[in-house]
Amino acid sequence: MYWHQIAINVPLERLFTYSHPTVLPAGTLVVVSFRNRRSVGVVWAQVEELDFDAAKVLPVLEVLADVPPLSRHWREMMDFCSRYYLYPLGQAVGAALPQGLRDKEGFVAQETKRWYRFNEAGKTAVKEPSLSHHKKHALWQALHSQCLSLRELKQIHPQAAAQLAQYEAQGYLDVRDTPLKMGFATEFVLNEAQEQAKTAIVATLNQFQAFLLHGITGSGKTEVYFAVMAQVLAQGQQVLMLLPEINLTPQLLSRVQERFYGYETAVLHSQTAAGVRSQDFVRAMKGEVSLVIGTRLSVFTPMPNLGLIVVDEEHDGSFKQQNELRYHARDVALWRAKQASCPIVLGSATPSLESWNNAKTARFQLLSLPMRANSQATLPKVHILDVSRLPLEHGVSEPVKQALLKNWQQGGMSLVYLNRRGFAPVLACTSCGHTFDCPNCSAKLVWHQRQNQLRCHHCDLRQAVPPFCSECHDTDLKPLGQGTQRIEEALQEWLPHARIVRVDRDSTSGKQDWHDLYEKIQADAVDVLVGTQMLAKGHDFARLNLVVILNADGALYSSDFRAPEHLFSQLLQVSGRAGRAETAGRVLLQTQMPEHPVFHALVKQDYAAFANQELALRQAYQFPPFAHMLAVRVDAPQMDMAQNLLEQILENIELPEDVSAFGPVPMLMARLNQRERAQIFLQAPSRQSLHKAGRLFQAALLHAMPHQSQWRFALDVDVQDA
DNA sequence: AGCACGCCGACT
DNA sequence: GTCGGCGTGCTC
Repeated sequence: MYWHQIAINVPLERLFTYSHPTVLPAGTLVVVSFRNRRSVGVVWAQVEELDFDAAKVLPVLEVLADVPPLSRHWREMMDFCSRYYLYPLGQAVGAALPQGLRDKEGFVAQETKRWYRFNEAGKTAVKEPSLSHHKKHALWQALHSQCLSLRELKQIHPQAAAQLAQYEAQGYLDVRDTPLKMGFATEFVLNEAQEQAKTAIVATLNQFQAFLLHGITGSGKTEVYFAVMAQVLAQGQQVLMLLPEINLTPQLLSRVQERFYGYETAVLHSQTAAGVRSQDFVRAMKGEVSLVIGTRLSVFTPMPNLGLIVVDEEHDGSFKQQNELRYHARDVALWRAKQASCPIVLGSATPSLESWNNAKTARFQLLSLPMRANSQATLPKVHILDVSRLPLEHGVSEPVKQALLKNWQQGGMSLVYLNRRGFAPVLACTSCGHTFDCPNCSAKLVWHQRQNQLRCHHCDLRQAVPPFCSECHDTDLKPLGQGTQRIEEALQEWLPHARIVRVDRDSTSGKQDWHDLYEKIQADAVDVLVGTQMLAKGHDFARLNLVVILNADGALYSSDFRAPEHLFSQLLQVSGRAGRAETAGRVLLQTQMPEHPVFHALVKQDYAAFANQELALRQAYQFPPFAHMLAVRVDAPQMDMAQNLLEQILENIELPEDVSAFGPVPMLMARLNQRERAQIFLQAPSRQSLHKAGRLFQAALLHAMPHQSQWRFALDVDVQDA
């Protein structure tokens, strides 16, 4: 009997020991009995000695023989994630494995892939099926022209498997275990900047180097990725491409499949069926898949022959997981590239300030695509509209109303963009525009409707809402940016004959809704689009020539130090929606703070100017990337309980000297699922100190809260929304 | 996380 | 006398 330490998906830091008559290699997936329940675990190590009663050791119930052991590289990655994100190893492994492997032990290995086409006998003997059986006919045709895999053939005809078996039995098929076709569609001709970027990356193949590919919207970043990917694939290596959730469009996927036809591709995202995901995971692990494309989760796909990682839109928030293992796929990808000794390309029009700083300090190599690939296309003209002295109706000023009306009359298409990101309700005087600052911090006070209080989310100052404005003594105080829900109705009233469509989570939840909307826009059946972030990305609408941005200011009152960064990114992207191809677009931004540097940089469409200035601020306040940050969160039925617990722990532990703590403060979304949440931010110049502090908190929280109590806690390393 | 063990209040 | 509340502790 041999002892094996096994990682099991339970919220405990320890591994558990099980016995097996033969030695199981580390990485083997097994089924064990834990607490009288069957659960899947991963063998982590073998041990010679036990530190507890040998009689308690249970046997491994089953070895999942269909799945090869997870490699040492993969296990090292999970060890890193567990340590770095302060999350139990077994649970980290649970979060990284596809559902089908994690809890269903009913994983069925797919038979090794084969490719089919008619041989000479088949071509002559099989008669052309009647055209009325159009699927059967299409299959027949496909077998004539190309060598396709079962998966591809099933897409043509769902019953392909049965038909193939018949043909094969008759000896009409040419079956092979490698695809016949391997290659790339016609090379795209790169412009000079693209070519330079490609050359720089290709020069570092087979060694670790991080690149930041900074390319303005429409500058053709994708073509650079593709050119490098082609080289790596041609070397017989694997490529991992990470995309934000919204960017996993069928358009991009079909582009990839067209470009790299013949290379096995696995597409992994939240909508991929669990079974398929497990199959792809295993196929990638065996090296049967050359290209893995997917959302953050796919960063955990084992790839024995990894030669390149691409992270597109690297600034995107969806790369950070916000529950369970709170990993950042971009950062894990960087670690992975280092481990695999391969280049990694991070691409964005508005890089995260972390990456921008890494480029400035030469940790990353900066590659720029400064021009739009289509040189005809001109940048949008951005106008800042000062509304601090103008009356607003449903948040809209008269000049904006006029601009929309005029554009509609001239047959243009408009986009009304409502920024909700980082939005916090701020009370403002309706007559003079005065807002309330925190006397202790540089933040605005946030209005809490339920308690009728003004609170600082930074230092937790609380005060009753004053009866009148301290500047002009007017009593009409209203929250900024409220009432935006009714904007569609208001617009319809002002433009009674215009065709107005609202796009948000409620109106456009399903895939089908998106598709319908897209068709409608293509068919010129929309005059005004009203919507939020969802509209910032995605496709170009040729007729769209006016973008109106309404409540950009809300984000600037946010206590989140990243709010300006996100705002700028959003604004730059949404203004890029205006005027593509030959027509220059116009952007009209309504603000009470026309002097704000974010808006100045936007007018110049100058990311670098914005980023450098924002980095200087971050440095002055010692915010990331100049310090590291971690959030300790506690939720409880009542806010006081959560805050008191954190307060108590903070008083009782001794933090390393260079760690500063802020809070406890209520979270921005303080109430969630009828529980109230508070958090403490820990901040330190060194990762080591921060992790030490995090572990201290973790231990204290585990000790302080009786397990079955009403408290929960979570640690969030490199927290995104402060 | 779950699930058992265990020690105190109101019930057929 | 017991049924069952959920505080405490353990899981190979």
